[in-house]
Amino acid sequence: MVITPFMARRDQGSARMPMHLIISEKLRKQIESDVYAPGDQLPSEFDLGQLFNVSRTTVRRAIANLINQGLVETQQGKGIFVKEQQKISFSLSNPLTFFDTELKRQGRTGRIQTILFQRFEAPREIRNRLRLNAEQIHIYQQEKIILSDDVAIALDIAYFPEHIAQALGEILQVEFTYRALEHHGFPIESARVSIESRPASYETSEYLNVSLGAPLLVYRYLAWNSDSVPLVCGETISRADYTFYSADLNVTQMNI
Amino acid sequence: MVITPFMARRDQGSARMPMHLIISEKLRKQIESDVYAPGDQLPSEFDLGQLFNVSRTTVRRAIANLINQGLVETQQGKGIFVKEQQKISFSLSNPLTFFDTELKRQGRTGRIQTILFQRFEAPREIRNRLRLNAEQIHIYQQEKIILSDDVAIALDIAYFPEHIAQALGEILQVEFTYRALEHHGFPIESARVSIESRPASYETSEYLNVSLGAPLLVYRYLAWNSDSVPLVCGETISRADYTFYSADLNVTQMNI
DNA sequence: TAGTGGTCTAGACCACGGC
DNA sequence: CCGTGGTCTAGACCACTAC
Repeated sequence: MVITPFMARRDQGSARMPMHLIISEKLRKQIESDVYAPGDQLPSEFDLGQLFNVSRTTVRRAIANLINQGLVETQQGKGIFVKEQQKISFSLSNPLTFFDTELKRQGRTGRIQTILFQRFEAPREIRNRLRLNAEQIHIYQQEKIILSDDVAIALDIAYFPEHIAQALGEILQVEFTYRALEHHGFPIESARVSIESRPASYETSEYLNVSLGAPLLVYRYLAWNSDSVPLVCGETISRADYTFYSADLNVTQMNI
Repeated sequence: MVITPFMARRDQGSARMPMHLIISEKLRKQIESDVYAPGDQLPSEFDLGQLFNVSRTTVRRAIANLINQGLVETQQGKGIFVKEQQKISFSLSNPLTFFDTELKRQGRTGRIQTILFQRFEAPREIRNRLRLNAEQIHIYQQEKIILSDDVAIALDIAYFPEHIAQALGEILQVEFTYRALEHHGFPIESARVSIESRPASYETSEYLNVSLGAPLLVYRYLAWNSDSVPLVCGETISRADYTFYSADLNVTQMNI
């Protein structure tokens, strides 16, 4: 039987429903009720077109809906597959997250891969965040990819005052940021952090191997030592389909 | 001059770049360099097709890229417009977020609109989270929309043990959850929370008026009183283009 | 009525994976 | 080689907005 938009209207209140949505919703329900389990292959675009009596363009629109919802992924030449869902948790309660420790605790390997480490003139915004004085005109920027079980799950962009980057040197190339600071003479006393979500830009989507616009978690940080001297600021941009952050809050402590 | 995929290849290393990406990247750069300011209207799909010498389908694909990146929004019959960017912050340091207080502090109005309040048999997962005993078989579920300046920015789904929901009654219909508990005999002592990001499902996208797959922030919570009795659990699902969470961390305090 | 975006078709060619 | 998804075209009709 052919499903018409009119029939869909009966299903979903008075709003008219386009075919691509009818199809993606039908497939979504089948995925969520395990008709298609994680890892399973969906029928090909051609077969789905036959099944729902629509053109391939419309099928592709429906599949795009599912990709945007993070439910399936496509592999050229192979097919459409239901995604596995399992997120890695990072704790805010530590209070500073040692990414590698958390990964190991959850039975995964952790590794970083530096893709950029350069000295350059600090732009105004970074100068303010790191409270640089008039003589400190240069900073070091480091960009690194964080891999868990050899999958790129996050991209970290960090900015260090010149004297700190020079003191740590090579260590930053292989160590996670907080751990490198803690263990080499720059203990962290406090930090101001925020968490937001941003859709992947083209550049980020290439690094993390996700589709354009896929949800990413952004953990922004600014860390100080006990003399309130800023040690580092930056952001960790992680794949939202692989990561989340958790915390224990307590009313008796007024600051986290 | 016509832009060919080959020219794009020169621009972007050796990777071949499809026209829809070339177009969306070009527009993205123009948006980010304020050629098109927030609120501005982009050329129509027809004009963009002429401009880049491609079919309307390809233009639409490029626009879809920009929508997925949260950069523009479309209005049927009117045009394509650059989105305004300004996020509302919610603090984790309070340690419990009073949404209305935070909104007011940032010069916005806050209001809730209950869309569901029902008693029903607790499913296993909720039973475990709220640590219900054998006699407590029913719970109350509340779903409400949080509006800021009359825009729906979040959807909150909360589960209360029966005695608490009955004690609070009507208050929950108009008050924010934490505030209702605090001010009516159920002070919160601690909470376990997590933050993740999920793409909008069809249902959620309708409530929050976002496109299918748009990034959402999910704040999951479980709160206890001083006797470690669970008072409420649930999740606040907010539009990632409107909201973020922040916190101050301190090393001397071992728990947040 | 004219112009805009939203949906959909039928068909073409390409790139990749596996046989 | 065939089957898969990726890109792109030219054109149709509809729904909404503004004048």
